[in-house]
Amino acid sequence: MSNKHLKVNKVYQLYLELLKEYGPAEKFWPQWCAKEKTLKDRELIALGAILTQRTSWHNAHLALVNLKKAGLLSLEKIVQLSDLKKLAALIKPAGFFQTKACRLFDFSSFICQNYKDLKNFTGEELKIARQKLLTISGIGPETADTILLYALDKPTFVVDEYAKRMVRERGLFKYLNYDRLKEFFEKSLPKDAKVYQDFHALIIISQKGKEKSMMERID
DNA sequence: ACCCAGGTGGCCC
DNA sequence: GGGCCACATGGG
Repeated sequence: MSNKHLKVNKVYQLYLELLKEYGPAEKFWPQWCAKEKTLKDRELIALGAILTQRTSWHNAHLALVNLKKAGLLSLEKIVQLSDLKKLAALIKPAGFFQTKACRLFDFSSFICQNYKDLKNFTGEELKIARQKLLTISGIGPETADTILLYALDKPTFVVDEYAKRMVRERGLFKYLNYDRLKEFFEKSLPKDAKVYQDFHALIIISQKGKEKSMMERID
C-alpha cells in the first residue's frame, strides 16, 4: 500500500527530523530494531519488555544477563520451572522481582501452551494477538504493544511516558490517555513496524541522550 | 538520604 | 473513570 496519501503532519515531520538528526535507531538499539531477528532474539525482547517495566534498562539488562547465564532466556525453559524462587532470584536486579517472576512465567505459559512458540503466535492477526496479550496478568497496553512491535515486528505504536511528555510539551494532541494517543500516532504515520520502532526509540534517545539509551546486545 | 527508571492491577470513591 | 498504592533494585 502506498503511503503517498498520508498528509504531511507535525508528527510525521518530527519523525523525519529525528531520523535525520540521530540516524536509524538500530544504531542505538541493535537487537531490538534489527531487521532480521532470530527466534531467540524475539524471546529475549519479549521477556525484556516485562523486565523493564518501571525499571531502568540497565537493571533489566542485568536480569537478562543472569537469565542468559542460567540458560533460562527461553520461554520453554521458564515454563518447565517447578517453582519460581530461582527465577525470582535471577531477575532481582530488575526490581519487583517476585511480581515479575510470575509475569514471565504467565506470559511464557500462555505462549507455549497455546502456540508452542512465539513464531506461531506471530501468525495471529494483530488485533486478536493484542487482545489476548492483554488478558495475561501483568501485561498492560504498553507491554503488549512493546512485545508486538519489537518481538513480533507488528505495526502497533508503543505509547510510553516519553511519548506522552513529547506530545504534552509540543502541544501535538490534547488527549493523553493511552488508546487515544496510540490512535493519534498511528493515523499520523505510515503503518510500518520499522517506522514505529525507529520513532519510538528516537523519541527516547532524543530526550534521554544517546548514551543512556544504548541497549547492548546479549548473545 | 533522597529520587527516579520505557507499568500494572487492585482498591477506593 | 480518575487518584492513590504496592511492588523493589541499582545508580545518581
